[in-house]
Formats: sequence, structure tokens, C-alpha cells
Amino acid sequence: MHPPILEGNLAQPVIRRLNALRQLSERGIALLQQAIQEGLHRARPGEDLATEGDPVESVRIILSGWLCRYKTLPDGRRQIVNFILPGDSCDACVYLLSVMDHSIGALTPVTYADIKRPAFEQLLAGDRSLEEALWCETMVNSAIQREWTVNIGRRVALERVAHLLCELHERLLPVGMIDGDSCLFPVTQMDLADATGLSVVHVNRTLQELRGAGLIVLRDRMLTINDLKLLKDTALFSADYLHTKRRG
Amino acid sequence: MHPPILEGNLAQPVIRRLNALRQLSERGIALLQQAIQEGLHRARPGEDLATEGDPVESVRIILSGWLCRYKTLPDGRRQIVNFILPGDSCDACVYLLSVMDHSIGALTPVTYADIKRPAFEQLLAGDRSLEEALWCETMVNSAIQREWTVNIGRRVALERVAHLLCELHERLLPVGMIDGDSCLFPVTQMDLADATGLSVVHVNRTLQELRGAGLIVLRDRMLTINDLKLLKDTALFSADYLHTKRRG
DNA sequence: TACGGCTGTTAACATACTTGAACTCCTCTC
DNA sequence: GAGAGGAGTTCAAGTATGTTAACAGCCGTA
Repeated sequence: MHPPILEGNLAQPVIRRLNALRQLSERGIALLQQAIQEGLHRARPGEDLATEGDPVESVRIILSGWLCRYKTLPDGRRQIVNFILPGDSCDACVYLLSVMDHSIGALTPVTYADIKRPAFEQLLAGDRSLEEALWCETMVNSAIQREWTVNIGRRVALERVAHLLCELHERLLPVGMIDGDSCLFPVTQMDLADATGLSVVHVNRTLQELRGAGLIVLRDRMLTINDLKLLKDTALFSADYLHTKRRG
Repeated sequence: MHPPILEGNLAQPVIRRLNALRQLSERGIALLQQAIQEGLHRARPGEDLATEGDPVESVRIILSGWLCRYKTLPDGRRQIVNFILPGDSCDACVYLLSVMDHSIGALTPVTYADIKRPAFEQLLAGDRSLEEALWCETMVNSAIQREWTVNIGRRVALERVAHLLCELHERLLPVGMIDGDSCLFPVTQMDLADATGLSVVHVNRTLQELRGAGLIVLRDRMLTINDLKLLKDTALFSADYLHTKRRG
């Protein structure tokens, strides 16, 4: 079935992600790595890791790949409410709510650690810095969600798409997934539409406009940001809401 | 200045709110009441309890009055990202993020308890049920924020406004602020516009439509829902995301 | 009692965005 | 190697929503 999972530095993105929020202790890192080794899983593109209505029994930590949280209306309209990137957790504590109120779908092949509730609680109890970092991540997710509300509610299409690109860029940075000014970008225009509350056609137009202005190149699942400063300006983007300790 | 604050059943809405998420223990309720007594404050309509960029040092629990969280863009566009109702807390744990990424403004006169970080941590440590209930509330807030993203991103104006009314109704219910099928509704059409991502004029048109269909009466800060079932249908509303234990 | 400011209402007009459809280019599969 | 399906692109036409403006009612205040 699946090829064996290489164990090398699988936990690297998670550690980098959490370290950007709270300095992890040696002990915390060790505990985290151990918990991850014990619950490795994979998912394929298009597969749902969780579906609205499912009971919640475990926490998932994403080691590689992209996912999205989404909800659908009865008539099929879909809204992506967030992207989940390598190093992110699927709600450190969502199990406090016994049932999923949204679905989680894989956009690419995904490697993740599935940690059952008791093991996760032990993990939190085992190291203070780890506990704080994970709560912190949950809080940042709320902040991101608020910013999405602003983005969709009050920005016009061009600003809106630009803002999303800026956010993803900023989130990929600390986990080391930006190479120069480029990164893998496995998001279809339809996904972009569902994430920005626009139609596919209009997302296409908007991307053309960003390309035409020389701000970005987006081709073959590869995004290059030619002028980050200008892109942030057109997006009215400020990274404050990501609460990430600045590098350097 | 302010009239003295009557201490009678001030904590009542908070207790009811938290009880709807997790059954509070006797001890938890006692601790909560004590903490609230010790930090009573008031705010006036239009006043900001917190401003984007402020350091976060305490948790606030709302005893009476309505508030909203909002963010503004550099050019003045404003988006309300959530309403805060009696019994709600202002982010039990937002202090994990040292700086506010949004503002909190009072829509009406407000009574609240301001609990400093050390006192709050003691409170959480003092009772397990209380701790869980407060975390739970934080998680529900995230869920609400996700639903707002869907609402603004994928529902048309009529559905969108109807959905907001349904949510507020549903949230006011467990704290005992619905009288028959009516409630106080101290939200201007401009606030509604900023909450739904619409213009004031279009909110007005939409309200007329809801009135015309006989679904609601909204006059003099008083909202009456004539046909809740139909309102929910037109809003495509399902209360699942509020994760509230159902009465009866 | 007059005034200014806030809120709600309505109208006319402008436009950003949606819808539906057609076409291309891929890639996958049989 | 033909066919099907997913993704991107473009066009034309339609509409939901925004903008600007004017006015009315209400309230507090000078």
C-alpha cells in the first residue's frame, strides 16, 4: 500500500512552527517527537481526514502536505475557512467539542501524526512549554479566522486574493517551505474561489491582474512572488495577526 | 459617576452560559462568583474595552450589555467579526498572545468583571469543571468565527442577515434574554452592515424584505421573530456549530 | 425653540462580481 | 491511442450589491 515513512526529520516543521510561538524545551521536543513517531499516518489528495458531524477523538499534527478546513451548505456551496500547512495541528483541543462542525480535506498527499486523546493529554501534562505553544497555536488560528472574516467581508477581489497569498507566504516562511521567493502552491483556482468567497471565473481574472502587474508568477503549482512589498501593499496586509515572533 | 452596581444575580448569565457547555460544580460557581465580585467595571456605549495593538493583561467576563469585536482597515473600512453577549468571556486565554489583534467596543452600557492574569490562572486551577467550560467557550468562539466566514463568503444578503439574526437568537436563549419571541436588539443597521460585509443601504433593503415576508419585526431596538422556523430555513441555519447542550 | 447629529428610509444610477458556456491543454486510464 | 475528466482561460450577458444623495424622525443640548 503506502511506502514506508522515512523517520528522518519528520517532526522538523512542527518544531519550527511551535518554536515560532513559544521556545520549546529539550524535553518538550523529545516528548513531541516520540508522540509523533507512534501515530504516523498518510492521506491522499481529495481524502477527508474528518467530516462535519464526526465525533472527535484525536488530535492530528501535520508533518507534510496541505489541507483545508471547509463547510458546505445544503445546496452544495462550499466555503474553505482555512488552510492547514505542514507543522500545523488540527486543533489541539477541538476534542472539547465532541463533534466536528466542519470537514478537513487533503489537497495533496499528507503525512500526519494521529494522537489519541489520552496520549495527547499526557503530552500536554509532560511539558509546560509544549502545552503553552499548542494553546498558543489554537489562539493564532482564531486570529487567522478573524482576519479571514475581514478579508471576505471588506476587501475587494484583488486585495482579497493578494491578502490570501501574503498570509500563506508568511505562514510557510517559518516552517522553511519558501525557497527564495517561490514555493509550492498546490491550490486550484477553484479552491482559491472557495477560500475567498469569489467565483472561479473572477479568481482567474484577479490572478491575471496580479500577474499583469508583475506581482506574482503562478504556474504548474508553483508560486513566485516578484514584489512582496507591493503585494502586501495592494493586499493591505499586516502580519501582526499571525503573532509570530519575527526572525532576526 | 456610576451608580453602584447591584450584586444580586450579576453572575447569573455567565453561569447559565457556561453551564450550557459543561456542568459547573458548586465549587466552580462559588469561585467564579467571587472572582467576578472582585473585579466589577462598567463601560459606556461607544467606548472601547480594548484596542488593536494593546497589550493583553486580563480576561473580561461580560455580565450585562452588548459588545462587538472589530477590525478596521487603514482606509476606514470596518468589519465586525463577532458580537459579545451577556455571559460571554473576552477570550479566556487570549493573553497567551501578548497583543490584541482586534478591538472590542461596547454597543450599549456594559457591566463586566475584569480579572487579571494571575487571578484568572488561579481561578482555572481551582476547579476542573470551570476550566473545561472556559476552554470550551473559547473553542465555540472559533466555531462561530468559522461560520461567519461561511456566512459572508457564501450566503447572499437575505440569507446572511437572516443567519445572523438566528445566531444571535440562539445565543441569547440560554442566557435568558429572549422574552417570548422578542428580545432587545441594540444593533444599528450600520453595525449590521459591518457585521455582514454589506452596505448600510443594502442591509436596510434586506431588512425590509424580511419584514415584508412577515418573518421579523424590528423597531425601536426590539426584535421580534414571528416565524423562527421559516427564518432558519431562509438562513440555511443549523445550530450545530454553537455546540450548545439542547434544553429538554 | 432651534439646532446638530445620529439613525433609518428611499431613489437613481453605477459596477463588481456571477452565471453559463465554450474551448484548450493536460493527464490519466483503459 | 482514443476518450474522459480536471484545470485554466475567455466571452457575453445578467444581477446582486455598492454609491451617492436627499429627506424624515428622533434626541439631546444650547
